[in-house]
Amino acid sequence: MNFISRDTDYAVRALIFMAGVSKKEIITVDEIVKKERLPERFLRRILQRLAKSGILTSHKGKKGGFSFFVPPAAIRLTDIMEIFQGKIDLTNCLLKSKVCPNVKKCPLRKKLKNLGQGLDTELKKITIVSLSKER
Amino acid sequence: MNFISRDTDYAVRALIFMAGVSKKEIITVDEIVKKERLPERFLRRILQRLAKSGILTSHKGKKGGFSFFVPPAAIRLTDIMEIFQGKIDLTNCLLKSKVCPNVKKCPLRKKLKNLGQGLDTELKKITIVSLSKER
DNA sequence: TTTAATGATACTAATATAGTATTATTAAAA
DNA sequence: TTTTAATAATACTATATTAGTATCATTAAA
Repeated sequence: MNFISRDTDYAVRALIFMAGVSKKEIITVDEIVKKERLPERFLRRILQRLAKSGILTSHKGKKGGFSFFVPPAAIRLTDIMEIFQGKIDLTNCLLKSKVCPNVKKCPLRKKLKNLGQGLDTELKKITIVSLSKER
Repeated sequence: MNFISRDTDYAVRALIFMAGVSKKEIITVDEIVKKERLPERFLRRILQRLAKSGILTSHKGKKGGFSFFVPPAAIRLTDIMEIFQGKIDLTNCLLKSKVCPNVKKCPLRKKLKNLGQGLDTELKKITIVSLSKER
C-alpha cells in the first residue's frame, strides 16, 4: 500500500529542486530533468498540472519556464498529494461500502474521521521548504 | 486515494456477518453470499486467504464451511488490511524515492514513521466485534 | 457412492498508474 | 517578421494493480 504516488514524488522533487535554485526565478523543465533525472515528458505534464492548480506560474515562449506562484514555504506536502492523489480520506472507503450503513450516526465513521484529520494535521506541517532543508 | 481495498471491505463484512451468527459455529460461503450480496467466487478466495492467514478455520466436505480460529474480538481491522493490502507504511513510499536520500538520519523519515505508528495504534483499536456492535 | 462443501490455480476484465508522442501556442530575440 | 526556445493541450500506449470468473481437485458426511 503506497501513500505517495509517483506523480506526487516527482512533483515534490521538482519543487524541492526549484526551491534550491533560488537565484533564478524562472526554471525550465530541462534543467530539472537534467539534475533530477526524471522522465521529461512526464515531468512536463506534472508541472503543467501544478501550474493549473495554482502552485506554479508557467511562462511560455523563449526564456520561459516555471516559477513559484505560491512561495515554497507555503506549499504543503498535502497540497501536492491532493492534486495528484485526491483528498486523503480515511472514512470515504469504509463509508462507500456497506460495512457501516448508518452513515450519519456511525461512531466508526467519527473515529476514522478523527484519525484522518489528525494525520492530515501532522502532514500539513511538512512543506517544500522544510523538506529541502532536510537534504 | 483509497485506504481500504475491496478485498478488505468484503472480508470485514463477511467477518462481521459471521460474528453476528454466533449460534452456528460453521458458516458456509453461500450463507454469507446470500445475506451480504457479495460475488461468490471472489468471496470464496477471500475466505480461503483468511483461512490460510490463520484468521479462520476451513472445514471441507459436507457440512463444511468456515469458522473463526481467532475470536472476532481479537481480529483487528489492521490485521485484515495487512493480509490484503500489505503493511501500512507511510515512510516506505517517500524513502524508496530520492526525495530524502539520507535514509538513516532523515528527520522526515522519523516524522513520517511516527505518524504511521500513531495511525496504526489507533486503527489497531478497531476490531471485528467493535465494528459489529456499531451496526 | 453420492453430495455438498472447500482448495488450488489459472484465467479474464476493468481500472489506475506511468510514461510517450504529436501538434499547437506563445513570446523573446535576431 | 521570422526564427527559436520555451510551455499547452490532448491523445495515445504500456504496465501494474485490482476485481472478478472458471475449472477441476479434494474432502468428509450421509
